Order: sequence, then C-alpha cells, then structure tokens
Amino acid sequence: MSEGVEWALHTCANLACADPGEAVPAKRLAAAFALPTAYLNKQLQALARAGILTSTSGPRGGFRLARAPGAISLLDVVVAIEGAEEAFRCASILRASPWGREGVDYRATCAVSQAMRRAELAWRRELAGQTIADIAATVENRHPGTAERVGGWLTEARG
Amino acid sequence: MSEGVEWALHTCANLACADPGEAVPAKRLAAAFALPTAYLNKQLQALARAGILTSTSGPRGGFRLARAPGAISLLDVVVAIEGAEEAFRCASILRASPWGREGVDYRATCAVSQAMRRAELAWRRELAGQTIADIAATVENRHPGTAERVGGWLTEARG
DNA sequence: GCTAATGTACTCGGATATCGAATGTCCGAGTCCTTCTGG
DNA sequence: CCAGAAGGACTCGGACATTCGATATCCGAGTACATTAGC
Repeated sequence: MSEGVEWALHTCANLACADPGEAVPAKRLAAAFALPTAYLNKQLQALARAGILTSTSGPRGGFRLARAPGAISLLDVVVAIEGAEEAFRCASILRASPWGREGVDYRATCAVSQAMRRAELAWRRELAGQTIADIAATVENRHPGTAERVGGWLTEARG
Repeated sequence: MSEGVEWALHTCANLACADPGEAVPAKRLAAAFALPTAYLNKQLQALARAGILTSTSGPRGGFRLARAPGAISLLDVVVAIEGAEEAFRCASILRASPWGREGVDYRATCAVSQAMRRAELAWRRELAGQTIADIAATVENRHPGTAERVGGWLTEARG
C-alpha cells in the first residue's frame, strides 16, 4: 500500500483539530511530520479531487476539511489515495483454460475471485466504520489537550 | 496486489484435483491457463519455500501439494507470494512531529496504525477461514465432474 | 482622507525526472530413466 | 539373459533484463493583500 495513505490519514486528523474557518497551507501540514512539501501537496490534491478537502489559493490559502470529521471515513481517504479498484483484480485466467467458456463473466463467477472479494469487503467494511472523528477522539481521550495544541500549532506563525 | 497471487490460487486449486501420487510439471500447470512457464515457476518456488508445495526434479518430477487441500488456507498462499508484512506499514511519522516523543513505539500505539491494523486483521481472518478445499468443493458443487476432468488433464500426455 | 489601480508575495495545480519493485526471461544444477555393453 | 554403467533428457532453482507505478521535484497559474498614486 502506498505510503501516502499514512500521510493523508494523519494530515486529515490534524486538520480535524484546526479551526474550520482557517485554511492550512501544505507547507505547514508537511512541516508537522517533516514530510516533503511538494509530494504531500500531490496527495492533498487527490483528497481535494475526491471531495474530502477544499483548497484555496493565494495568501491565507491552503486546505481544510470539506465536511465534518465524523462524515469522513478512513475508507474515503484510502480510496482517494489508492484508487477505487480493489487490490485483487481478477484477470479471468480461467477463460484461457481448456475447460473455459467464452461467454462467462469470470470476474463475477470464479470461486477464487469471489473468495478474495469477500475478504476485501470485510476490510472495506472495517475501514468504512471508522471516521477521522473517531481517530481524533481516541487521541484526545488518551492525551487530553492534544487537539487544542495541534490546532494552535497549525495556525500559528501566520501573517 | 501482485498478479502472481491469482496464478498461485488457481494453480493450487488445480493441484488439489490432481492425483497426490503424481507430480505435475510447471510447464503443464502453466499451459492450463496459458501463463508464461518461467514466471509461474518463480511463484511455485515461493510456494515450495513456504511449505505449501513440494518439488521434485528430473523426469516425472514437478510440483504437488505438501498437505491436504483442507489444510491450506487462502491466507497461506497470499502470504507465500506477497510476503508476511502487512500492506499498511506504519512509518511512525508521529515521531517527527513537534509533539512527538522519542521513546514511544508508535507502530503499536498510534491510533491510525491501530485502525488500519484492525481492518487488515479482518481481511486476514476472512482469508484464513477459506481453504483450497473449499474452493475446489464450490467448483465441484457448481459444475460436477470438474475435479475429475481437471485432474485427468493435468496428468495426461505424460511419458 | 478616500478610492482605485497596480504590484507583490503567497498558494495551489499539473507537468516533469528518478527510483524500486513487480514482471518476464534465460541458463546452469540435479535427478531419473533409458540404453548399451560386458559378463 | 542379467547387471551395471554411461549417456541423455527432463525438471527445478536461481541469476539476469525489462517495464510500470510509486516517489520526489520543479515551475507556471491564480488570488488576496498591501502599497501607492490620483482625485
């Protein structure tokens, strides 16, 4: 799995702590984890295209969450970065077998494909059940005051 | 996910239909799905290293299942090909943050890492619950006689 | 003093290199069968 | 006719190219603010 997924999840969690009225530049978001700014920017663009973030150009511009943290599931973020197609993609190799038929959609009927799809659905269901708000709540519960501190750090040192 | 996983799963399912006393060469296994022989051989070697298959050199040599199909889970096959490390690997980027501590194992405590790990465990649990025998049984149930036919095809045209 | 236009700095956005891993291919090591020769 | 040895063919096993996507970087487009000139 792409490393950008981890960056995106942590960055979204950070943005959940920031003031919704203030946009945070990619430069600042990258500095939070000592990440390369330009590449993180690329991931943020993907999140923006997916409708998870909104972007603003110019001075006092940057990124902010497009909707409430509780309405952003981990699956949303993963799909935005990794793409919608499932990890195991059936190539229908059964069709090339001597006992394979032509007019059959092996992607749907092949037993192997079905088993893998079932596993992947379990994975997606687990991810869809967790939101950015849940992550933030867990952290806040373990280390009270973190959200306040992070939110302040993200918007400090602003012209 | 690597395409070799699909090849490995289908090939194991085929071997489950073959006579356990007869080894099937990689060439024949590849011909079953019109796959490149040399590359499939590479995957079969990985399965042999993982203890899923046993290999025999020389004439009348080839591969066969190392244990009963019911004792080979889909997870075993996937791990043999893809490797044991999980798809989402926490890089502990929290350590680089201004509020990060040095002596903390973020791979275990980070909320993001935990959430992703939980999803991946669900995926693995689903894969571990299905065996090659289950796949073979499903196919045989839908298309009776397939196992017999496949098994015969694999060992026919043998000196 | 107020307004409007202009310049400037800051930010996103996409186009452009670089690197590693998956993909694909090849030849050598080992083994078993067959065959031939000698008794 | 039988036994043993040598040859050959078949198969796995790992070493060697190639292609594709993830990684990393840079420069241009657009915007808001500050400044300045004019009324």
